[in-house]
Amino acid sequence: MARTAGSNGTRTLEAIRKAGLRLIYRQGYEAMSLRQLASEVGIQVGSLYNHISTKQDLLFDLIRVHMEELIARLDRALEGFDSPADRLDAFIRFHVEYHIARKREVFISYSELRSLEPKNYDVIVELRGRYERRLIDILDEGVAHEDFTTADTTVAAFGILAMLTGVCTWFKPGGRLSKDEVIEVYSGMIRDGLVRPGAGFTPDRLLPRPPAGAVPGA
Amino acid sequence: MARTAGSNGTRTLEAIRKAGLRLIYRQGYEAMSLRQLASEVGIQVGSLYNHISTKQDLLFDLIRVHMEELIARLDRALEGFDSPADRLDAFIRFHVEYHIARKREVFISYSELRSLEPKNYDVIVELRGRYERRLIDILDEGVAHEDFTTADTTVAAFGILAMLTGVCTWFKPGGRLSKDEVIEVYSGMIRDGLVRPGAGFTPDRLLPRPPAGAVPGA
Amino acid sequence: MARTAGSNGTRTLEAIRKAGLRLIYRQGYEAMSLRQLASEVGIQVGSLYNHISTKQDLLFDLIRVHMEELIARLDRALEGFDSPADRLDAFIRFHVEYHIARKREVFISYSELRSLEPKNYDVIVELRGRYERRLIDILDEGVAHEDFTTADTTVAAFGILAMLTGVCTWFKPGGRLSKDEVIEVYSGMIRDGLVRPGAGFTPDRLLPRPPAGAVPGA
Amino acid sequence: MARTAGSNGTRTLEAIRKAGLRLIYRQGYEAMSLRQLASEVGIQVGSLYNHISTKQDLLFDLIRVHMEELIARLDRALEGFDSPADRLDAFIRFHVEYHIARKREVFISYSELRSLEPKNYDVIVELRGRYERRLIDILDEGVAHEDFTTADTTVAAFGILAMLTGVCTWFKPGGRLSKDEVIEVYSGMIRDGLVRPGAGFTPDRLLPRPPAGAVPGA
DNA sequence: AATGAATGAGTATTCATTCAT
DNA sequence: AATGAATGAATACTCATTCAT
Repeated sequence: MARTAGSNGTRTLEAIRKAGLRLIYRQGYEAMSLRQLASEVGIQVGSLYNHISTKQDLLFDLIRVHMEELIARLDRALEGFDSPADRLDAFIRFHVEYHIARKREVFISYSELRSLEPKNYDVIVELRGRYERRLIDILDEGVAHEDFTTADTTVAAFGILAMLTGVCTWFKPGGRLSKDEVIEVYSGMIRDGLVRPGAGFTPDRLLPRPPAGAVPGA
Repeated sequence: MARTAGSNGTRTLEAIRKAGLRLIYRQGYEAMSLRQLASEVGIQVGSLYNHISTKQDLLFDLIRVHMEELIARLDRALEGFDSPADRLDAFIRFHVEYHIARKREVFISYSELRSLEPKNYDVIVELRGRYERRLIDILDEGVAHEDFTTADTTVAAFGILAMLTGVCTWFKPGGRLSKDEVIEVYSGMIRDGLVRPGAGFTPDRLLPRPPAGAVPGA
Repeated sequence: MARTAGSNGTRTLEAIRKAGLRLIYRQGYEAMSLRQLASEVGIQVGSLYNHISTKQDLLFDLIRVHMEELIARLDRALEGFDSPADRLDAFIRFHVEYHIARKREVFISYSELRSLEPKNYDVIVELRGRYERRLIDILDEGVAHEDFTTADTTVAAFGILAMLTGVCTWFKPGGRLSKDEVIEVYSGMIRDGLVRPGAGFTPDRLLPRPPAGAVPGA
Repeated sequence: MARTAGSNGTRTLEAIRKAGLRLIYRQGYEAMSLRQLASEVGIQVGSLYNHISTKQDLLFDLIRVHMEELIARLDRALEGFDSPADRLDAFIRFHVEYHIARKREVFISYSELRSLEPKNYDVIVELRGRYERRLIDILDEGVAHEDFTTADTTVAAFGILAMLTGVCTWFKPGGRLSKDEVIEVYSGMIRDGLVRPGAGFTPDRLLPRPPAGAVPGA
């Protein structure tokens, strides 16, 4: 007899994915044991294998599904915004909101990359590249329209992504700043930088250099 | 009596730390076995314990020494710079250079925080806070002098740190961009943002919002 | 659902307990390795942990079950005997027979007390006290009835227990004396002592004392 | 230069023996590590081997020296007592006093017999037999003189030894009974038994038997 | 006589995975 | 779909002993 959706089996798998996500987030993939996972789900360790094929596959699945959804939802979030500036703003808002809402998926997608077997690693890195590409394209377009200015859109994109992604390591809902305020701070920085127009740096000044010995081996 | 400096013992410990750093960086703390470590060093597993007390202690020691040196060298790197703008620039340069030069120490200091036992974790987080404080202070000073403008210096500092630290995950010496060029791109972004003066965003516009359903649970 | 009684699991546990008892008796708890235990049982070392939780727990379980059975069976053995003299005799007979029949459990219950973790140690000592109490009560009753005479029933009880328990260290079935003969010798000694009535000691003589230096530090 | 007696070396060996005795008494031979021993003595583990040849040898030495001294002192303690009754009394007093004064040596001499290698084991068992022989001889003499009455002097001797030796497991100086009171209780029991003359047992009665099932396998 | 470093075999315990029931 | 038991390899760590210094 065919199982109806929401059958025990489907529900158990969902419970495994959920508990697995939580445990990997909290302890790391290597440090999570399947015994622990099974006990969180409330089944015996052998029963896990009715739902997953290996521990590695569970990790891969969690990350892959997350990456695919990330991309799909980004595309939806960018719909209807045409100018590079608006698209950048939409990207920033989406990225931050998504990374706050799904902080665990996001975190393990970064931190457990090295726990992926080479074949799986490659798949995820390709997906990540696709996501990054969306931002780089926005920046390239902006530079082409002379809306943005940067010496290197790829490096700039990496910088923006790192900055925004960092949010999910420290943001606490109900904390000092609301989500929207955080987005506002970051949007402002990315758009206009820190320096008040007219103040601060002279455009062509030499960059200050650290004294000898500050940086090891430098 | 005391062994001469550079005795076998000292050299062995150094070899253990070096190999440990490499292995933890490559595979993660949990995934590195002491068998592996010993074999890399060229001694028996039991001999490790003449030099370290536990695996956890090796990790803690690697991170702690790194954090202390990071702070000490930052202070040296900031010496002689007085204006907030110069100090920010010096910070950016130092941070990037140090994070490129010591990418492995840096990486494990972030990624293996969760592998630290609570007591050790607290020590490192306190040190990290001290380092972050240096940057927040610079931003606060800059805002006080009306050189910088941001709604929240702490959030801005976290953003800057995340952006700069990201460098060590992708920078390859001899790659498309030199270290100095990367620093230049990041300094530019942090100072002036991406948007060309006059172009782009209207100051008071409403931020664009993603369509319903783009962000899960939002 | 539940495995049938006598399933593989139950049988394996029994085999573990039996082999564990034999090995601890022969070599001591510390000297018995789980490798050895597993190999005696005919399973892999890891499989032990499907049946016991730790090595310590196996020891504790063996001793605790023994002590509980010892007490329960003593109570059955004393049933129907009312006079202190008969009860003492019944105690002696029971103790010797049980200690011969279960010499291994008895031995490890004494010799491995110090291998028990404090919490487990306390449990066993409490049980042991309950058993000793049975004998002290008999002696107290006997003294109250003026059947027995001793300056201290607790010390006398300890003396009797030590004497009887010693049997299991040297008694060999099929040896020079039968079990019943041993019981007869000990019953006689405990009842009437060694000295022939009329012979030997004068009641009020001074006890002889060892010459100075015989006992160290005395 | 020849070492004077009481040189550092001799003193260190004494410290090792003393600490070893204490540790083996407290934890057992198997459970005592040479690292622990060295640390108690205040030297490095390697240095132990300037004084002892192996861990086993330390144990053997502690037990052997104790046994030899036990016998020598017993002989001194029996000097001057001629009648079996006086010799028995002198034996009891000596044994109890010595076992209280040297409880640690006594204890490990029993409990660590099984940790001795066969060759060493044989030596100690031979010495023990020599000590036991002293008591058996006293009893035999007493029976020959018709001062004592027992069905088996060897079994009686084992019983007496077990009873007296038990003292060192529970006697605490300063406790409820003084050493002399304990000796008095035991001497009384061994001489005259528990039963008041005239009371209690009828000489020829059948011994009571436990109900079926009280003793396992009996 | 003492040290510090090494060895190699050992410890209890945990692991992911398999499989008959 | 779940269980309980098994496997075999791995884990961090400890051990008694050796030895050049």
